[in-house]
Amino acid sequence: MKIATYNVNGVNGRLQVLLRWLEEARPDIVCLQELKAPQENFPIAAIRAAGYGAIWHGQKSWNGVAILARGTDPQETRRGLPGDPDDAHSRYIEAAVKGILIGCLYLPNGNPAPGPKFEYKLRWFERITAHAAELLASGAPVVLAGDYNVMPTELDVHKPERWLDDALFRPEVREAFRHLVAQGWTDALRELHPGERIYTFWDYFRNAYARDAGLRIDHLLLSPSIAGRLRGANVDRPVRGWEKTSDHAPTWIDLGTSGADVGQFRSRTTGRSRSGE
DNA sequence: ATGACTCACTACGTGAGA
Repeated sequence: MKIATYNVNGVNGRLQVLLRWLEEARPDIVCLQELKAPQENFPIAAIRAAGYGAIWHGQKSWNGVAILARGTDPQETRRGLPGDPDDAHSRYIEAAVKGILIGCLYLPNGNPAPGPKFEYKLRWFERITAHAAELLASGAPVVLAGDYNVMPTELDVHKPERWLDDALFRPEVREAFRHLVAQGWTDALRELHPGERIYTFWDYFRNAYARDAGLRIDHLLLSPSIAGRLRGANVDRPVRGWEKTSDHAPTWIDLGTSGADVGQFRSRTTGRSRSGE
């Protein structure tokens, strides 16, 4: 079971890239962010033709999130993050898919910091943390996947010293991410690749992808009830090199059928897990 | 310190992204 998160940076402008990646990587579940499309302009026909059911929450020009499921329709459980009825941004959608509760999130960027946008980011972090605690308390198998707009540690950023005052790396934001994870979540990529430099985003500027001047800001957090099924996790880096591509690359995990047979499954799935690169 | 790039929009500049 392959679950991916992908900030597409415009789902219509990026449709050919998205469809090619879906066909090559064949993820079972996909969380998309930055649709940059109003509700009625989501390319549902093309996504259905590719074999995926979908739910989405659009918004004109900015934001927008979606959950795709291969061969089935996600069963929506929530649209919008609780805690602020005045928040009009489309940044959270949640669904039950294939026995897993999937939260798809697009956390605010927060720049410039300090300022109202940074305050909004910190408040949004408090709200997702409160909601995440409720999800954990339910005991359900949960994956919280998306663009968190946070580099959790210095290992997750090409030149940490240049990002110290940035809203993606300021101490308050890293602390907020630590606080969230400390509830009991597993940062899947870091769990399987401790100490390794892994990026999920490369700026369009300054030839950043060719120089590998990236950031790790797209994350998949696993609840304890599903963390034992983690078999693989990685980034489909080559997608970032395609024509007309997003500045993010698809980031994914591979889950086994249960947590009881780790060794048996790891040896069987490793090759398949890496075939998408 | 700045800008480089890319997107969408009552567009031929602007705001936002990270």
